[in-house]
Order: sequence, then C-alpha cells, then structure tokens
Amino acid sequence: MINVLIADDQEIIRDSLELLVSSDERFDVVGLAENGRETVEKAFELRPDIILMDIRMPELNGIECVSLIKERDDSIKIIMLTTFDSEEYIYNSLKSGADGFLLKGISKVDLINSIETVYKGGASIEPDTAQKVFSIFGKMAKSFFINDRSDDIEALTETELRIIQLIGRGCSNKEIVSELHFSEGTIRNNISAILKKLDLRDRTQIAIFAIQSGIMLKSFHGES
Amino acid sequence: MINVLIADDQEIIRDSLELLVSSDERFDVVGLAENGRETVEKAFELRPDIILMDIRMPELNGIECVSLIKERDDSIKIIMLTTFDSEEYIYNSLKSGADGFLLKGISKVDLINSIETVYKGGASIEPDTAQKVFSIFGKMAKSFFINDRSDDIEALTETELRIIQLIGRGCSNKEIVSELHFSEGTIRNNISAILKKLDLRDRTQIAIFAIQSGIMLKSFHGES
DNA sequence: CAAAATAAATGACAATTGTCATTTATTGGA
DNA sequence: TCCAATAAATGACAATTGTCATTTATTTTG
Repeated sequence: MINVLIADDQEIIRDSLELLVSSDERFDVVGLAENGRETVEKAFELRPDIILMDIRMPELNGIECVSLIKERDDSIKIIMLTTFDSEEYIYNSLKSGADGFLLKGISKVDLINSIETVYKGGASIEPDTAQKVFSIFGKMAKSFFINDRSDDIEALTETELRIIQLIGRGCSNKEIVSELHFSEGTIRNNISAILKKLDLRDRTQIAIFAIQSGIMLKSFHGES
Repeated sequence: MINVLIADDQEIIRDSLELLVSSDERFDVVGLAENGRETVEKAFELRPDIILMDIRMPELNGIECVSLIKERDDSIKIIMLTTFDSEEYIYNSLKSGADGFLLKGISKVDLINSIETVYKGGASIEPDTAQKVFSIFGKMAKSFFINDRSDDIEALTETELRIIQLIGRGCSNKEIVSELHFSEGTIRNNISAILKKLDLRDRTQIAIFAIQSGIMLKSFHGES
C-alpha cells in the first residue's frame, strides 16, 4: 500500500485528486493539506510515501515546502503539480529537489502510473516537459561552463584573484579595502590590471567571469 | 516522412537499428555513420530530421558531435543512445544540447514512439533516466543556487527582468538601450527600481543575482 | 652594491552609474 | 468623462568606478 498526501489550496482539486487516487486499491490517501505550512507539518506527522503538491500555495509555496521536507527526510517522494509547464516552474521544481513534475490536466491512468513510477524510484515527466528540461539544461551549459580561459587566469596575481572573488560577492571598492587592507587607489589599479588581463570592461563583467569560471570556489589563506 | 540518420560504430547495432526504424513506414533511414567525423559530415549533407547517435564513437565522441551539429543547425533533433544510464552520460548529453536520451535495450515500440515524440518537439526520457536527471539537477542546485527569492522576483516587471538579464550578460546602459530601445534615462530609472525591489546596491550585485537566481534562463518573446 | 623589477600609494581626471523630482502620454477603470 | 495608475522620458546632480602618469618603498638578482 502506497501512502499519499495531497496538498493543494483549492478544495475541488484536492477532493478530485483524492477520489482519483484512492479509487486505485494500491493507494491510500493518508492526508490532505491546504497550505504550505500544513503540508510540511503533515509530511512529518504522517510520513507518506508520496506527496502530490501544488506549486502555488498560500503561506509557503510548493518549492519552499519541498526544500524543507527533503532537508529533513529525503525518502519522501514529491511530485509537483501545476497548471502550466513554464520553464520557470520546471526549473524551480528541479532545483528544489522534487522527484516528478506533472500537469494538472493529466489523465487518471497517467497519474496512477506516475505515482507508481516515482514510488519505485523513477521520475515522471511528460514529453513536452522533458523537452523543456533538456532546453533548460542546454541554456545552463551555455551560460555556466563556457570557454576555458585557464591561461588568462594563470596570469593573475593572488591579490588580483582575491579582488575578483570579492567583486564576485558584490563588494564595492571600499569594502574590498576593508577586507584586504590596501588603499583604495591600489584596489583600483589592481582592478584595471584585471580588466586588461581578462579583456573585460568593468567590474560587473568581472563578477560574471568570477562566477562562471569557478574562481569563486578557490580559497586562500587568511580568509573568512 | 521523417528522415533518420543512424550513427554507431558497431555494425550490428547500426544494422539492427536501421532495420528497426525503417520497418515503420513513417521513417526513412537516409544515412549511416560509423564515427563522429562522418556523423557531422552526413548531418550537414543529408539534413536528417533526427539523428540516433551513440555516445561512444571513435574520432569524435557523441557529445562533441552534438555540440558541433547543434551549433550550426539547431533544428536537427538528436537522440543519444547508450548502454548505461550513468549520471555522467546523462549530464553530458543534457549539457551538449541533445534532445533525448535512450538506453539501447529499449523496445521497438518505445524507440518508434521516442523518435516521434522528439520529432514533434518533445523529448524522451525513461523513468529511471528521468529520476537521474532530477537528481543531477538537485545536486547542481545545492552547490549553485542557494537562495530562494521567488517573491522578490515576482514583483519584477518584464522590462525589468530583461534588463536584469542584459546586466547579467555584462551589458552597459548604452548597450541595453540599443537592445531594448528605451532612453538611457528610462533604463537608469528601471535599474533603480530593480535595486530597490531586490534590495541590492549596484549593477554588479544585479549581475550576480541574475546568474544565481536562474533569471538568465528565462526567455521572452522577441529575443535572440 | 647597484640596477631592475615589483608592490603599493597618490592625485587628477573622465566616464559610468545611480538618484530624484518632474513632465508627458497612455491606459484602464469607476 | 474624469481620475488614478502606469510607462517612458528628461535633466540635474552625486557617487562610484576606471585610467593614467608619477612617486615611494621593498625585494630580487646579476
């Protein structure tokens, strides 16, 4: 018997999902929740195998719920339900650690199959949604792990690297000064040097480079 | 009629795939390739609708092929074939921009369905593979995008979002002007509004936020 | 040691960026 | 229709940022 918790703020949806799910003898609807806080509470209280959860809910939205629940109990499987399969929703669901993503318009058979699949450790995505997942990933790849510029990076001083990191955290020159204890002029000169070496134009581009190159992950001595 | 190119270094696989695919009247196998270089050449020469491609191939591996082909013609759909659904293979396929990912043990019916799905603009992943996709994404999310500020993001105008994206690409105000066709003053006012809404201080922090929040992945109408 | 390279600082300057009060035009209700 | 809200623009101003030539001190090394 697979225990299911249903979370949606609209009563109609909640009830029809309950009817639908409990009509199959393999499933047992152990609880209903109508907002985010309640969902998290019932998740820990009832320990369902699967949660069917709307992305949009009052108090705590679905994404936040998933994070909270998964943080404490990763074994509870969560399928996100939504009306639209916008890239943003999918992206956020994936990000939060959900195990599946379904559109509310799904047929009874498909829903039942999806729950089973997820319960068994698989994940469920419809073709259209899957296409978007691929597309999101493609974009991430493009914007994140771009071209290799390790040669340029090797040309950088340690001080310059630290300044790049601080810029990558959004620090102003004054903040960099109080972190590294150089004069502001020196920081500026260093930044000019960085710009020349990396062939960039301003600190914003440095920040972007910092994140995309992985420089932010490096660590130095005497650092917080 | 859907034109298919089959790329695999093993003759047995190549032939059985050809047999399998061409047994369905909707498909036409327009070519076979036995290594990466040949695949790329035939892709541009024959312009198939779909390529079934092994991940492991001599000369150029599947991942590199996908990048090269997609770079020049994004309309050619590519389904990666592999014997194992290791996270690494999946990750690399997604990253390179493939449209689908299938295990070689797939049944005839499923293969045919997958080709059709991908041809129609969907993507095809099996449940087990899908589960791994979700898991990969979860891991990436943990190390990259920590903060959830969807409420703040919801308060943003579409224009503001586009400006954020452009800042996230390192554009200056003048460059934003020539992209969005507003006056520079308007752009500045918008940026002020963004800073207030997101509680940030300057454009550099906007750029950082843009990348870490996933805003860079959104797309709008009339965009390149 | 002396010359050269390097690191840090200074100050003056220009360009870019961000803020704000105000104006104009447009739009969607009441 | 009139009002309120909104989107876009303007101009003036301040703050931050980036550039550059020059100086000082320190270190390297031939």
